[in-house]
Amino acid sequence: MNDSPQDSMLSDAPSPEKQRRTYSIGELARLFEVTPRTIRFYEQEGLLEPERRGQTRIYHEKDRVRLKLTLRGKRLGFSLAEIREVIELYDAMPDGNARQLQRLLEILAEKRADMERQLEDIRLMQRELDDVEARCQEVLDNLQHQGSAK
Amino acid sequence: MNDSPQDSMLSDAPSPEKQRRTYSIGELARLFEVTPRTIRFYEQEGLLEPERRGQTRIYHEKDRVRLKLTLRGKRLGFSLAEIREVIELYDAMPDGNARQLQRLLEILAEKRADMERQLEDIRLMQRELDDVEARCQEVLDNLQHQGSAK
DNA sequence: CTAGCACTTTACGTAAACGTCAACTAGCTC
DNA sequence: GAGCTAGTTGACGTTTACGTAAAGTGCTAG
Repeated sequence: MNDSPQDSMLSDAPSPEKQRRTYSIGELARLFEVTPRTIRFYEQEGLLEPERRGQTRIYHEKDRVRLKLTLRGKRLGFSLAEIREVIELYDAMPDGNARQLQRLLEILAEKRADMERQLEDIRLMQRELDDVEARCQEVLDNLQHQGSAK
Repeated sequence: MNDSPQDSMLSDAPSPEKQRRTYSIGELARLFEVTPRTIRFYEQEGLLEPERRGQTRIYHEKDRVRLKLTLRGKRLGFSLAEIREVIELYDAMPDGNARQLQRLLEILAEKRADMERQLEDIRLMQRELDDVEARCQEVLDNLQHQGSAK
């Protein structure tokens, strides 16, 4: 149940003529198993900036990657606001002044620390699960013995 | 910034006279850096069942451990309802029938799968962070060179 | 031409997880 | 016994992340 479309990096690859594929809002929604409503909401929150052909939105690879990162960030417990901050700073990178870049590095360090904490939490939680499962099996085994002994 | 008080397992240790320490709601709140309101809310949601001395709540080790697990679960993105379900089933374990135990094992397997997915997400996110940081440093270095070359 | 579908905006609704405030009570302590 | 501190209940407010319903636009097939 991971993200289906795989590739990485917020940036556009340097290859001259990449897949110039575009997506409608419905396609994108199906791809990531979210509703169109969700995608529009993310745009409203500044996480996506799709092209407009007249009235309708047109999504490119960049938008798809952003959406993927957004959803992953969400699964990791980041708020949309946090995710937006990173994306905004990243977008401002090429002409970003040193102060902004420094800020971005700070945020990245924070996120990194979050990840470490989560890893530790997961390890601890896995141990709890091991323990509970062991006790559970134990009780089940006892029930088995009783059933067959009687 | 992990949980301060360390020990594990939902169960009471078999040692006859453990630390019979109790906590007021305020103490517990400070220990875990949450508000009393939060603790009362968790009780209302069936996650804690402190003793009552007249009007006031008295928390034992069991409650502290539950609170710790609850907070850890939260950090991992579980809802209070999910956490409660596990706790309830766990509490019903000793006299639990086989069906309930089976159900608990199922839930544990689910949680385990969640953990695996999260680990994968974290690995991917860490790679993204590595990449963004690298690009960031690159740009910073270029700024340095320009500054010194000019 | 119109029916149907995908898309659009606007606006109000909702669930989870608390925060905040008001109005108590109970135990010190000076 | 007045004041302080910590605890209590109850009720309403708030934020986040969407869901849902209403009313309209635009294209395509029959």
